[in-house]
Order: sequence, then C-alpha cells, then structure tokens
Amino acid sequence: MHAYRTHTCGELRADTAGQEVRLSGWVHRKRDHGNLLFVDLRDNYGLTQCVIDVSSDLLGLIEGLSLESVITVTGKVVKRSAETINPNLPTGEVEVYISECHVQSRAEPLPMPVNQDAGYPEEIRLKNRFLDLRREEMHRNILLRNAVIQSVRRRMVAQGFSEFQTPILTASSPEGARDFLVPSRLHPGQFYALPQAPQQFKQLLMISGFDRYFQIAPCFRDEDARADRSPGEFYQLDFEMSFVTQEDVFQAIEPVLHGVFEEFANGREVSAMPFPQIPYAEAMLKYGSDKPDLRNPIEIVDVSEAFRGSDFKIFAKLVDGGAVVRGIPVKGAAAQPRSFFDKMNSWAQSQGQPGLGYIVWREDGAAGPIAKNLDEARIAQLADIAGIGTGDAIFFAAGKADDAAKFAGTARTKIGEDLGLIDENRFEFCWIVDFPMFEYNEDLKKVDFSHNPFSMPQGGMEALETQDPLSILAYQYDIVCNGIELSSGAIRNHLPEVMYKAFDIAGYGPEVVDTRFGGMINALKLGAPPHGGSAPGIDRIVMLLAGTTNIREVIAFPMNQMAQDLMMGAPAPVSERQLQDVHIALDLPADLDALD
RNA sequence: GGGGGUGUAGCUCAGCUGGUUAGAGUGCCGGCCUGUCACGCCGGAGGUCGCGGGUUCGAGCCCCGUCACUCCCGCCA
Repeated sequence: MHAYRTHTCGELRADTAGQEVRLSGWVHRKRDHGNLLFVDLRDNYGLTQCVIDVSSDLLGLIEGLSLESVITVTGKVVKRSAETINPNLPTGEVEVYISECHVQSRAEPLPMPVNQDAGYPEEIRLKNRFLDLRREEMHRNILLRNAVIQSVRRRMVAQGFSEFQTPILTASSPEGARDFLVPSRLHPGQFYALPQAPQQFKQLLMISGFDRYFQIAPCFRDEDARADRSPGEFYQLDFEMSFVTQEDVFQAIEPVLHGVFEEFANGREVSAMPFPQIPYAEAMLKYGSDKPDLRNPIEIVDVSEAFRGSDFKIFAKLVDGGAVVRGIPVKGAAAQPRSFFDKMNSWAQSQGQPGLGYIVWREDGAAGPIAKNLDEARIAQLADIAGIGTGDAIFFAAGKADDAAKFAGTARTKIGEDLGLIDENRFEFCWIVDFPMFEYNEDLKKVDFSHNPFSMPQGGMEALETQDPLSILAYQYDIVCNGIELSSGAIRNHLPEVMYKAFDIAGYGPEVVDTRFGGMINALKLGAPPHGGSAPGIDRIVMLLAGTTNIREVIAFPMNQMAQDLMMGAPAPVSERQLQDVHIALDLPADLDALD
C-alpha cells in the first residue's frame, strides 16, 4: 500500500465499500461524541468522513488532534446506513473506519478558521495566505484560474498562435506607467526595468516573421492599486498578428474570449458574437465611459438644446457658454420615494458636483425642481429625446462636454446599481473602437498621444498631414466586459515616416524617436509587416468568471493595496553588501513618514 | 498626494444619551456524551477597546493627532 494514499478524499463512492484504503489530508473538522468520533478529512479533491470509536486505541490520539493537522489514515470503506448518508457530500454515501493513523504534521491553533467562508480581514488573510488558500472559496478560484489559462492556451494554439517568452529584465520605456527598476551590478549606475508589457518584443517578433504570437505574459507597473487592479504585477493574454486589419484581430480573439466565457459561465449568459463595436465618441455620449457596462439599460442622451434659452437659467447659461447638458433617463423611477432623489442629490454633492437635478413624469404631469422652470414644449422635447413618458424620470448632468459625460456616466452606474437594474447573470461584451489618436494635454498645454504612440492613425500619413490632430482617430480598440476594461489593443504603426510624423505632432523630434525607441524604429526600417494585436487581462477575466469584484480573490499571492507582500515581507531592506554589489547608496528622506 | 469607511478576546461581531466589574458566538483548555456531518451539554482561560494626547467627576463612546487595512479620485502609453 502506498505510504500516503490509495485514494483522494474526493474519490470514494458506494462501489468502493469493503475496500481497505489509505487517505491523507488535513483535519477539516471533528465531531467528538466521546466514545465515537468523526473526522472530516480534506485534500485538494474533497472531503471524506472518517470514523473511530472507543474500541480502538487510536481514539485518544485522534481526539487530541488540532484542526488543520495533516494525517494519514488507513481503514475500511463502509457504506453508510440510509439515515446517515450525507447528500451534501459527493463522498457522503460512505465513510472510512480508521484502523491506522499517522500524524504527518501537527497544526498549532489557527490565526483564522479554514473550515468556514466568512469575511475575514484581508490583512490576516494575506499574512496567512496558505491558510486562506485552503478555504474552499479561494481554492476554487485559484483552480478556476488554472482551468481558464489552460483553456485560453488551447484555444490560442488552435487558432494558429505560437507561444513565446520575452525578457523580464529589459529596458525602461519612456512612455506609460512608472517602471520597476533593477540596478545593474556590471554596469554601475545603470538599470534594467521590468516590462510594463511585452509591447515592443511582440512587435519585434512580428518583424522577425513569426506571424502569430501569444504569451500569458507577466506585466509590471509601479502604479497605485484598485479593487480590479493588482499593484505591481498582473498577467495578460498578450497576442499579436501580422498582415491583419482591425477586423481580423477581432475575429481571431472573439472566439477565444467567447469560448472561454461560455466554458466557465456556469449558466450565465454570454454576449453573442460578433460583439458590438461602439465608437469611443458614442460610448462617451451614451454611457459616459469608455468602458460601459452594457448590462445597465440606461442610455444617456444629450439634452442641451432643450435647455438653450430656457427659463432654467443655470443650464441655459451653461449651454450658451458652450457647455452641454446630459440627461440620464430612468424608466419607472417615478415609483421611487422622494428620498431616492434626495439621496442621489447628496451623492452628487459628495462627488464634488453642485447637485443632481431631475424631472419626474407623474400621472399629473412633470414635477421636480427643474420642471417648474421649463415650459410644456421643452418638457415634451425632453421626453421625446429620452424616449420616456409617464412613470419615468430624467436626471441631469451639466458642464463641459468631457466632465458632463464622465459625471453622467458615474451617475448612470450609481443609479443602475442602486435600483438593481444590472443583471448579474450576464456577460456583456463590446469593443470600443475609434479612439482619438491625440488629445489636448491641459497641464502641458500641448497636443499629446491619447493612447499608444505605436498605434496607426486612421488615414495614415495623409491624415497626419491634413487633419486637425485632435480629429484624427486611431486603429486603437479596447475590449470591455460588464464595465471592466479587459484589454487595450491596436493596429500598429509599422511605417517609420508615419511614426516620425506622429511624434512630430506630439512635439517630439526625430532624435527623440531615435533615442527612445531606437531598437523599434530600426526594425521598422528593415522590412516590417503590417501587424496588430491586443492583450486581455487574465486576472480580470478570471475575476469576472469567479463572480468577484476584487482581483486579489483570484491571485494566489497578491500584494496589498500598499504594494506589500505581508506574508513574505516584501519590500524589505537589503544588506549593505547587496547594496554595494549594485552600486546603490541610500538617500532616505529625513522624515520617513514624508514618503506616505 | 487627496477624500470616504473600518479598527473592541485568536476569529466574527454587539456595546443605547458619556455612567457599576466591557459582552455574545466561534476557536482554545478541561469535563460529559456511540451516528454526527457548523454534533450537543457543562465549566474555564482569554481584552493596552489600534496608538498618543485632550475634554470630563467619569471616555470603548466626544474632540485633536497618528498608525494599519480597505474603497474611491489622482495615477494606470
């Protein structure tokens, strides 16, 4: 008999009854009846009830075992009598009568329980992550992550993609997020950077002629965390394709994402292919966001004209000054109590807005603070634009176009959530396309790249030479699911002269391109195929499928919000010797607290 | 860098308007229990109420500061 086990704890069924088996696992739970004792033994695969009674010498030993100790038991599988079957357990028809027991490892009292799913403080969970990961919920999430990654890999290979590895120690890139730096021992004063994404490498692989690249790629960005943004590092399904249009990229990745989501949807509905494509400008107008949650039925409308020259002077003046008014129509909102509208108003104020005006269409006509100042015709115009009627309401957001759109989007989400308009059992995908190539940087008072400087402008060189830069669109696209940005991608700019021109518009001369992106631009000069790709976030995909809103729930060993690993104790000081090796002298602020 | 929330036993939480010795569940320790499956019953130990200051006759509760965790804004090509 094997030293540790003949079966797993999830394996035994009625047809195994009568066999002598050996199981190893953790003491999940004990039910001690004095002269009769049940032990639920747990491993990766499940739970098996083991039994011992006073007729055995081992009873005392097992009674004394602490929870989460690791033991090996040997004994006979016995069919349970009908009234003692546990229908909640796959192994519930049988139990193991313990005849031998070896304690492999004793557990001290636990800092947190393993055998229940309650909301424990993240600090304790992260400090004792190995315990946390034993919990059913976390164990399931991490195994789901594995299954998703395997499925993705299988599907990508089936689509003709080849898997590559790219360097982890690479060069700092001048664009984008803050880099993590690694000092060089051999080159005093010089640094590697961890890749924010394998962006340039994957393009170089296309230029190398590999045609279809993918990688489950670790990405490192030294930026602050969010619930859906793990600090420090995360994984992308990074892919790139040669000789493709934007539409080809969509057609390659949609089946992969759709397939993976269908595979793990577990009854939840997944958008049919092809996923809707929404131009950036339309998304900002209708949803107030470039990552709209399409499960939310509310669609924002522009109602500026209904207020132009009206007696509602606040909005009328704003519109005359070039501002816009956006309406957020909410069907059936008239049924909400007055307190709902008051709460929305104070919520708006907490967001730094003056308030959140509204009109309610009641049986006896339009009501609310704004309605009093609008004539019948304008109120009818509003209802017409928004496509609403009696029983509905509209909230209003006014201001400069970008600000009003953004706030209207926040309000749309808030209302959708508060009124329970969002169907949790759906995955709604969309592409956001036609992002602007450039934007005006208010701080620097100059035109700047709005996304990736490597993206191809729509219209190519001609557009760059003839159009207002702020009107030029890029072959730049995001894929969004349920309001979560899963990936950003683009058809790349593979033409050096177009690259120089694009940088020129953003205020960077050719020497800047040559020094900052020398490797890349040289490669583009030696025969580069048209190419493009994208990089859906693996952690976010798993997060959506796991039904959690916190990305740390699907990462085995995440850092906390302050980018610390509480279990391993990172970051941490290093020895003087280590610092000398890499030629680093510390220059710490006199007041260390000033860092916070 | 800014704003919000939380912080009371190992863990989850209660603690009224500021008023006696800060409670419950769970876990831990001891006792009883032969069919439980979150077993049950009895008893016990366990507290710098995050920390520091202040107001008060009196602070877990009020005020100021600070620390930790978390959510959001900034940031994330």
